[in-house]
Amino acid sequence: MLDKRYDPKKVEEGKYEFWKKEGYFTAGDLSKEPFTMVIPPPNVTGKLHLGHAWNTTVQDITARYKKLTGYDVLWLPGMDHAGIATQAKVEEKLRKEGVSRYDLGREGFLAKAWEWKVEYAKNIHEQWAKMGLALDYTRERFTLDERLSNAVKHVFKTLYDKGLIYRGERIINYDPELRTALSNIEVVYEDTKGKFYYFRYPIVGSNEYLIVATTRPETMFGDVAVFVNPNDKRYKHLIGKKVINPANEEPLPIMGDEYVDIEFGTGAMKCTPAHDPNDFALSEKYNLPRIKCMDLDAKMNDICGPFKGMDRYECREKLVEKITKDGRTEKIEDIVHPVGHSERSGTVVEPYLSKQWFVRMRPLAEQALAKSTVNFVPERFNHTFRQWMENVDDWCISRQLWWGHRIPAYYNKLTGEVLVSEEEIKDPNYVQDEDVLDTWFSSALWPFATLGWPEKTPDFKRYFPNSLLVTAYDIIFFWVSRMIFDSLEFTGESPFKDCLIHGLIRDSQGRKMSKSLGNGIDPLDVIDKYGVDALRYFLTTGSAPGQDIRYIDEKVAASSNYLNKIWNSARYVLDVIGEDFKRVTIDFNKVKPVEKDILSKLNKTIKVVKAAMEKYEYSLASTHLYNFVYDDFCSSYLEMSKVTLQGDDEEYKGIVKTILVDILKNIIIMIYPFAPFIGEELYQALPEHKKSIMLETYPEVKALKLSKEDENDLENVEMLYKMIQDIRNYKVSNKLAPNYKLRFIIETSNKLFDEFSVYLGRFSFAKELLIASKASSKGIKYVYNNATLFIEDDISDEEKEAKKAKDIAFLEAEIKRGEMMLNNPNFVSKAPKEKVDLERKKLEDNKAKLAQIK
RNA sequence: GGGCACUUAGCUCAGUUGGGAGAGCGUUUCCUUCACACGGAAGAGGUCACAGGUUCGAUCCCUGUAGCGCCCACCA
Repeated sequence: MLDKRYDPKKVEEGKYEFWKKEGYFTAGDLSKEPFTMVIPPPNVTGKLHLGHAWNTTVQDITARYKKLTGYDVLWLPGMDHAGIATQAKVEEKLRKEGVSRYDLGREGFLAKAWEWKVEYAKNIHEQWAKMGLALDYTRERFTLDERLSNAVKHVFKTLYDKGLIYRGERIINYDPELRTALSNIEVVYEDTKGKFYYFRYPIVGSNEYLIVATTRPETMFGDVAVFVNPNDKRYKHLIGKKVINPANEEPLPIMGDEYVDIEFGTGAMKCTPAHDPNDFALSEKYNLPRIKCMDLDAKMNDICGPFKGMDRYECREKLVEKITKDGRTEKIEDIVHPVGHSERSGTVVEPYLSKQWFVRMRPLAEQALAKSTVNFVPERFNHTFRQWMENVDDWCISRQLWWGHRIPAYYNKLTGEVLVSEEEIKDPNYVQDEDVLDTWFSSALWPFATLGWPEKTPDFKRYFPNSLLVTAYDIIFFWVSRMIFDSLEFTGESPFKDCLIHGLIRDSQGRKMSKSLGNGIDPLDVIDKYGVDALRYFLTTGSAPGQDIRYIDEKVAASSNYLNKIWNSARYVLDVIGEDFKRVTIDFNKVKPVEKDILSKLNKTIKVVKAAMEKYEYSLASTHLYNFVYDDFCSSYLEMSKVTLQGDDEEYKGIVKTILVDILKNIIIMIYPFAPFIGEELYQALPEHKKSIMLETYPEVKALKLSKEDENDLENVEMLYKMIQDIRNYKVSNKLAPNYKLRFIIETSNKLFDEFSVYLGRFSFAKELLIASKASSKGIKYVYNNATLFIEDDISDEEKEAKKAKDIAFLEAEIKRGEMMLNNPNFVSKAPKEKVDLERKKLEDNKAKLAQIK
């Protein structure tokens, strides 16, 4: 006997260990078709949040569903070393201990980082277990594994040899706090309050000034020219002359280029090639020098005179003071403008001239655009992907960090010759590049490198390309697109068939969850409160694909209540069938109408649920199942079945019991991918079961051929339910207790009512229930298709008239609607025949009903 | 500047081949009857943002408008 209340903690106990121990998560059944997913590897930086919970639940539902529908499912787990993020965390920890990474040196620091990794990997494993994820741990990978490392080197070398990786001096985004270069997408632009400084640049050989505006005065030490638009009548004559840089009194040429926007600022722009990408482009065009005025820690360098050694912001302040004192400040405006911040450290990114490694994106992007067969779900994200690919810049992949894949490039100390090699070069004349690769360089190989590529391993041959990748939309640029172009370049195939995109999880007010707001929710707290199944159900239902969701505590509670409903319906069914349950054969054509009805509804439910599951429409699938569980099963059929079970038809009881168990089993299996713990628990409680629900097969849609009589029976069952509802409604609206005994008369020639009267008797608490082929009664009248119900009580004429008027009005409106449609020749000729027939029947029925009422 | 979503019951949201709109929570009335009071029964509550168009028929398709949000983009 099950407990009265579903207790998640008790239900969850031991199940994950059981599944794991039995090897149910391990792929390799060669008799089946493979279905592969790789987990988006979480960063080994900390705890998993609700976003991870959502992402992994979607995958777990898929894995469990696919397994039950006959696939050899491989869901490969792993984690990401997350170069910048992890290094920043480890450094922060060291800082608290009063140590810097430079104190430890590269080797020492890496040892600390690995310690960190081991600790956090343990956390992550525990959380995966809590979530119940069906991961194949025998194939777990880490992005910094040696195997992955070999793939990384191979890719680097190959791209280098093809000229698709190059080393060059360009303006990159520099994070002065973490002291590393960043790629373009690691820069987040935020509208930031700043100032627009207008300075007077004295024109050489004249008493006039040229007013130049800038937001970053500290970069003036790196200025090499002032540009104006040659079409600008105000300044045209100045081109070729010189101005004095108010920061350092150096002369600067005034040059003309149409790049300059006449309308913006003063129409005169300072040019700082070493600190601005656009200015860098101008320097290429006009062969201008590139002067750096900052060091790698964003402090002013040697050329800045008295400002040397100052932080960039301190310098800005002091320099403005100086220029103002010199009488060369025209004005200072407050402005709000987009400023790039480091995604990881939050620091303002400094565009900085630096020698870095880049991936030449154009050829890879074009190939990806031409050959990708990835099917995005929802489809619109394909557009997002393509658009980014069409506009992508070269990818800066070198990072001045230690935690990561070291760049396999070696420099000859004497000649400076560059050697890129997969094998370590031990020649003392060569030194390896100090930098490591962007984390995403290795994550991009995840779908195939985890399977053993570049070796042609059995796993690679069998499980690649992957079937599905599940991720949030914010990661399309970082990861999805890069997997696609690398996969096409190196395997010749798209990395996965489908790419399911979900949204982000927000707090109850729709705000992003963040540390600074303190509005983050720990999945473990939710699990503790409501159970993991309730959390999983909440995360994957009630939302549309690709949309964000809000975390709402009450909704998780509601999910838990739903699971409790299933639990209790199971409790009832198991109780009622008894210990000695014996299955009997069910012949659909021989069961009573209410059984026919529920079996037919179950079949329809399996059909729509399955169709939705196949399309990864988990929210829709759960809705269909929910409606079946609540309305069709619990509220309707379960109650009906009590009539038989409490009666004395022993033979038919056996049929009803078998049907109840079958329905229950189907419900359990369909809810199981969403709620695997309660699914397994209830499954184990069934009278007939395998060792685990994981060995079950998903319900099949039966080919029920409904005869005309069957259809008729189903229609009559609907009427029965409606009649019960009408009677209950009558009682409530007349303030009668539900068990108040009334007298009912049903006028009908419908033979089924001999059977239905039993049900009606039970649910209406009839004082007396008469079935007659012809009745005359003064009771209140409810008209159905081939029956009329009279409820007799001390019913006033007023009441009866009111009800009659209401019914007549309703029917007349319906008839009018039907007639309008059917009198429209276009409707009759153009609408589908079934629809027209349906409307005809409705109209006839309504007319008959109206005649009955009047 | 370009792109993408969203606007449906008081609140949070579903609604997939266009054919009288649903759920959860809240709310009203009633019910501790033998699965479940973390429950049950019966209700109330919606010109599906607005304006056009296509169609026999539009919450759904098309165009435009408004509001809100996200992503991308070098305006110093």
